[in-house]
Amino acid sequence: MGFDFQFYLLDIDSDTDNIRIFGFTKERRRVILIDKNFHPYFYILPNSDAIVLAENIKSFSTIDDKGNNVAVKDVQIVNKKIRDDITKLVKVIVSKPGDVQLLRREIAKLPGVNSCEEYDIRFYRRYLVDKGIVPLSLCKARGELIKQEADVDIIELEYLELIDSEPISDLKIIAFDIETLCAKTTPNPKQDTIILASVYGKDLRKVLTWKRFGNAPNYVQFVDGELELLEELKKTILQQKPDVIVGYGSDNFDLPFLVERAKKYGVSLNIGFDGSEIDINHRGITSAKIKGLQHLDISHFARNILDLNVDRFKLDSVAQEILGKGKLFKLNPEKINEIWEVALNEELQSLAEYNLVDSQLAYELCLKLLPTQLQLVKLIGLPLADINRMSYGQLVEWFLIRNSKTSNLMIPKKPSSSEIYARQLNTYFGGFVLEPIPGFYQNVAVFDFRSLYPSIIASHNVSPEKINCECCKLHGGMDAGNEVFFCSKKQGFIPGLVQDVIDRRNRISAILEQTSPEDPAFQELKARRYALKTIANSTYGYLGFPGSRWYSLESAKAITALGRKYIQLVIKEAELFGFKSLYGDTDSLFVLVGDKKPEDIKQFLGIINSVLPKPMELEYRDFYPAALFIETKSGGRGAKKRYALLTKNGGLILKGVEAIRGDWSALAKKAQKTAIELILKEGGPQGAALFIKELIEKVKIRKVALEDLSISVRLTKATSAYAAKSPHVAAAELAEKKGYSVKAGFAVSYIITNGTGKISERVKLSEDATIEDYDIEYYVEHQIMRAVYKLFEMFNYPTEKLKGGQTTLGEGWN
DNA sequence: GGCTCCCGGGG
DNA sequence: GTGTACGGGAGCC
Repeated sequence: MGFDFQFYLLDIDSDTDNIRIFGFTKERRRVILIDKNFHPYFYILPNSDAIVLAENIKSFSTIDDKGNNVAVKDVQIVNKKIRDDITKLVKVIVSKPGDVQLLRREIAKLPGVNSCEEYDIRFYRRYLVDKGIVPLSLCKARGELIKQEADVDIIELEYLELIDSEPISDLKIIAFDIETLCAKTTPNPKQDTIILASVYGKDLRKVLTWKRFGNAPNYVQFVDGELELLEELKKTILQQKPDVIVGYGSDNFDLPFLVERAKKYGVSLNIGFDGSEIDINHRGITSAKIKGLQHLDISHFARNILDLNVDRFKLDSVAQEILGKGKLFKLNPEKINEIWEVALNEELQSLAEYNLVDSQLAYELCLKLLPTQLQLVKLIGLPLADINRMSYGQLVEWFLIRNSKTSNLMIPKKPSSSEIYARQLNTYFGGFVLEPIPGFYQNVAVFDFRSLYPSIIASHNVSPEKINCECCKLHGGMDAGNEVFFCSKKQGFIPGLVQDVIDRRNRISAILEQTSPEDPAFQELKARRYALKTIANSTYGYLGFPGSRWYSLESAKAITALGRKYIQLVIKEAELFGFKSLYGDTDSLFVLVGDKKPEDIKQFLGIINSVLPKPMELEYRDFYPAALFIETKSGGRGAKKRYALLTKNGGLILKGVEAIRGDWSALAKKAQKTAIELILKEGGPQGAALFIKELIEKVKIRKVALEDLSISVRLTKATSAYAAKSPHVAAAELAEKKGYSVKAGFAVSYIITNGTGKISERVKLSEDATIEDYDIEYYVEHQIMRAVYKLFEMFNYPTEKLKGGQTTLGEGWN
């Protein structure tokens, strides 16, 4: 007879036979729970009598490639919903997770078998779904203590139940980072050495290093060599007993590197709960697991889920974007070697600090992102480390899998690679775009649909199993065009879930409106809303994603078709109401306000929303005093997704304008941005023209900052691999001659110098250039003018005048 | 144009 | 191991 206890599940896996749960009690005692009563299974869809087939399968056994007998453990007849039909299935229960693939392949050959189902669900995930357990949420359990160790109780589980679905947020987190020496190429653990390692936590700052230097800060701990560094790092982690270990790029770099170096010295990095080694998984996505706790490589979540305005997902830029601060300083890999060799006190000191700050950034990123990740854990029910590495599609997929249990729905299989390939050939239309007439406009209102695609899914019952149902054939379902309709009698699986997510999100929004940002609940509520939004907004994409289990081309097509229908309806109604439509894209419409009053706008929304099916809703997004729609490069037409807006409080919104990105000099970017801003604020080109004229004057008399002239480009390959010698390649060759290790990814910064001949023959590295070097004509013509001429052409302003006014055109312009 | 190959992050 | 990422950009023909 066991004892009752409560605990939080942190990690879960299976050994060859059983599920193992790693967690901690309310008193923070670590526990390992072994569940011997949960067996792997899959389903057989019969094409004849299920009872006869079940009897047949029950006695089935085969021999594996090691000569062992592998038998079916038990069978059951169960009813499950396949698409929309209750179907009799044979549930085949087997002894070990490893038996599933062999038995399903062999049983598939038996007569009377139509297909095998649900054999492609990882065992520990199956367990969580079937038991309804949510990681990090309080569970009650009963079990028998089978072994008590200093750090952990090992319990054989008899009973398990979730009692609170709110994940615990009080987790012990430590971040870590290593620095290594490296020869010319990327660091290689076979030859390169770890010289520093840092850990950072709530009350923890430590840098381990094996070259002594004076005036070391108190967080520095000297060790005798790399071996001792590894041992000390291991000791620190074991002492700290973290729930979460976080790094940046640690799946691919830090942990594999540590493991490889430890192997060289014969050191065992057995820091798992159960004394197991770090497990570097090279199948699929490389991930490093530390058994019993959660290793997070926060770069995955930054890349996959967060919508960040960065061009590369480096720790520095991601931290800058999320935390508003970056690395301590920019450090070339070559410099690390140099610092280590020369070994000046001051430089070693700053290297140690650099190393600590990297850990600190990973730690703070984790703290900042954890509330959202925990809400996704709650919603989807998979371990934190899994959620951290998932893409949108996987989040939706597992949200659906978790919820298929309550609907007794059979989980569709993952498509085969040939199926994925076939699906990829299908293309379909996306959102509707109303092209803008290029030009300057004043008093612009923007309407947009609140969650257009999720609200279409919910309102039109868009679900694969509800397409062209028998029950609505005569009396009409929800028409989606293309001879497709969706059932109007019974809510589908996906619309039901999406409607629920929308409702919950709306409720949280309402609460948030009443909550002050200083309220401790505020961030928590925002995280909840963000998690719900992420799932809702990804569902449309998931239905059209070729790798999806619930792939439905017809559903995806219907969603965009309905989206086009509704935005076009809004455009038509807006015109009827007396608005002039300027620009629309998928779910938004820009209109001229004209003589319309706020109450007219309200009335218009009322008219539209009274005809929209719930939960579809058009909202008044914002008002802009001025807007500029920019011409396409070829001219004549308004470019899609390229415009500038002036906000009520004088702010500037730039969308798709080329100078805000790409390989332009800061000079050109500033010129374009300021010109746009002046045009928007003044309603005409005069001020902007004056500004550009003055800027060009400054360029001509060399009164500009050298760094504004630098053009930075990142190499995509070695210089020798480029066929054409473009300026950045020429610049990279100069860097190579200076002894830089120039390879793919190298960022080269150069200016264009005086002289004649090709541009590529006139490059100079920014670091070698002086203010006398740059070519005035190039920076005026190819940087400033190229960035701004379209803006002036829109007003028929003679662009020649900007450069000194040697023109007779454009009388009246000054 | 397609099709294939390679890369990301890390030092 | 209830398996074999993924999406985009550049190079190649």
